[in-house]
Amino acid sequence: MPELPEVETVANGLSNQLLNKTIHNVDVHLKRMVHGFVAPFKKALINHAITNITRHGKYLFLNLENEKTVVVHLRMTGQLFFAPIDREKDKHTHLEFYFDDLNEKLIYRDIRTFGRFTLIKSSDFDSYIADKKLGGDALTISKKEFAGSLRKKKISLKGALLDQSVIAGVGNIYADEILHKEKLSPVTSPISLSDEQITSLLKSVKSILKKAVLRKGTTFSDYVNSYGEKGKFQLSLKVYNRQGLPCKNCKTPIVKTKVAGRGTYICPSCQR
DNA sequence: CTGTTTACCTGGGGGC
DNA sequence: TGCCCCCAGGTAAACA
Repeated sequence: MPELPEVETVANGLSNQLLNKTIHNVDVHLKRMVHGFVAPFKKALINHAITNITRHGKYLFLNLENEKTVVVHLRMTGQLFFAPIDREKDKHTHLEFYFDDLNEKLIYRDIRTFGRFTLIKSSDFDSYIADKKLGGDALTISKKEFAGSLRKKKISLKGALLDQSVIAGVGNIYADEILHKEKLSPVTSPISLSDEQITSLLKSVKSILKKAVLRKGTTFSDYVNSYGEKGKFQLSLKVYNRQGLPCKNCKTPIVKTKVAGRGTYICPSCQR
């Protein structure tokens, strides 16, 4: 499932191939993947170049020369990757983008169709982030902002890490990995954390996400980067999806529970 | 206002 | 073989 490292990997791949390339056509096979009307969406894209590509949390921003920005969210099963121009679309291929001076097309494929493409004015970036109630990006958020919003939450620590208004970019897989590294129970109350614990927690958030970016993300079923390749961080996971297997610290079998409505993996010995 | 639950979707897996 | 049910989890909307 795409979280910050997966979206970052896609953004890097797209940047490598699309900067200053002009879109010459867009096929929208499934209209509801596009927020709002398709006609103005296509009109804003066609014959315009992509000037830069950025990311905030799990959102991807394709900025165009005409002061418009395409916001992409991959949600659960979205895939954005390059393929040969003559590749035939399958039933999960919902958008296709064609570019001048590029011998491949960009495909958006999404089995569960939760993803979304939204057109905004580039100048509305800040208000878009505010509307979505996104906190600071997990790789760059300050200790002060993180601690401030975390301590307001009267929910479980895992729930707070998953709350995009507290910190943007952490999802279910990395939340479990972060809590395991910090030896914290997912049901810890955020209010009970000491200043030192929050400092250490944020350090782990950033170090685990950065490590996952270096491994080009985590693939369980659907995630691929812009080259259609799977990630490699699943090989480095310490708890997620490892129920019954020995904890890599203490050999205690990993247990699967439910916290904040999500499947949650913990070492019952390390994470008290 | 905050926090909780449900809906959105499809495919895969278990039970029978 | 196939049907039924449940589960996966990011976000938005409905609800308490």
